Amino acid sequence: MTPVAKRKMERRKTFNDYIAKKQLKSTKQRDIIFNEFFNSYMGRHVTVEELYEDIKKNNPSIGFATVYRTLKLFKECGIASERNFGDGKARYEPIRSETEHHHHMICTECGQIVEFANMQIESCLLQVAKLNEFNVSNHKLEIYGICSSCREAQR
Amino acid sequence: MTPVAKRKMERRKTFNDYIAKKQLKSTKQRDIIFNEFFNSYMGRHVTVEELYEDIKKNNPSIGFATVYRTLKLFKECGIASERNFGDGKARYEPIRSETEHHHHMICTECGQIVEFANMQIESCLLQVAKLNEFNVSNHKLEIYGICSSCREAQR
DNA sequence: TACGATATTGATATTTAAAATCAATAATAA
DNA sequence: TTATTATTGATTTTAAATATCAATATCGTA
Repeated sequence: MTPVAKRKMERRKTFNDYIAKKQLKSTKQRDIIFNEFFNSYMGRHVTVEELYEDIKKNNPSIGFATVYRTLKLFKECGIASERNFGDGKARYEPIRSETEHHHHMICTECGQIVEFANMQIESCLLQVAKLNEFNVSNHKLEIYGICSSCREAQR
Repeated sequence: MTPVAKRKMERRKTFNDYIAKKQLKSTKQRDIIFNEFFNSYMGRHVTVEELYEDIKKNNPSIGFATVYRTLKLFKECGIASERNFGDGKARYEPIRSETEHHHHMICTECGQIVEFANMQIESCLLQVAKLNEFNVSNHKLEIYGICSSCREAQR
């Protein structure tokens, strides 16, 4: 089994386990949203509105509130993360691996988002937390600036 | 002159220069808000609402919109920064020094905010940006977790 | 399989922070 | 002092997040 396929199964299991633990129910809608989100939005950062519009194409009867609530569920059980890049809209992103924590570099001109990971930053960060006796549950790093193509365009 | 007093003057100058450059006007209200914000909220993270309520005590005639707009002005001219810790409310914080970039560690239990600065993280970060040909204008790092006293309390 | 308890759904309403509007007023330059 | 232009404060508008609720779907159990 490829690592991607394995991860896919794990994600599904995490979700199913969470549903069982919290005594929730599995529904057609949750499956549809799960599949669309994790098949089409790997490595992307989608707003509730965008995902809703996308899903509506093939499933016109699905409501906005359901998409909204399901994305929150994904976040709660740890298979998606919520991001906020300062435009007032929450964005959701599938978590690809449990270990690799990545961050974002956002071009304030064109909105392009570049992801990056950096082991050194991660370890500095944990060290800082340890010093302050914090138990880290999450962290986010965002760099805002102008990308090279926007710099070109400005000239 | 103490470094703090010096910084105070610089901040005022930056603000005055910005007003001149943009052909804005200096007003009583802006002065009141400036003084309250930079005298009472050093090292803190205040919401518009909080600052408004505070200022109203001595200046009942000042409007919310003015406080809101003035904090945006401070941000625009680079003497304050806007933060968002995920509770849906923007917070403003006086910038203490132009060089020292600090970050935040937020306890998700009690809301306590610990500030920290780390040179190593800063330099890693610039390196990453350089690699991707990004011109950095700003960056933020937030660590979410549980502080030691909340951990104690849980037991 | 049918039943009953309980969670979910989708439409809609409510809440909230951010931003826009605008007439009255204040600041500035000539 | 006057004319011009920006600001103020009250209010409204916008838009995202969240809450509400009747109808419906899920699921364990008989």
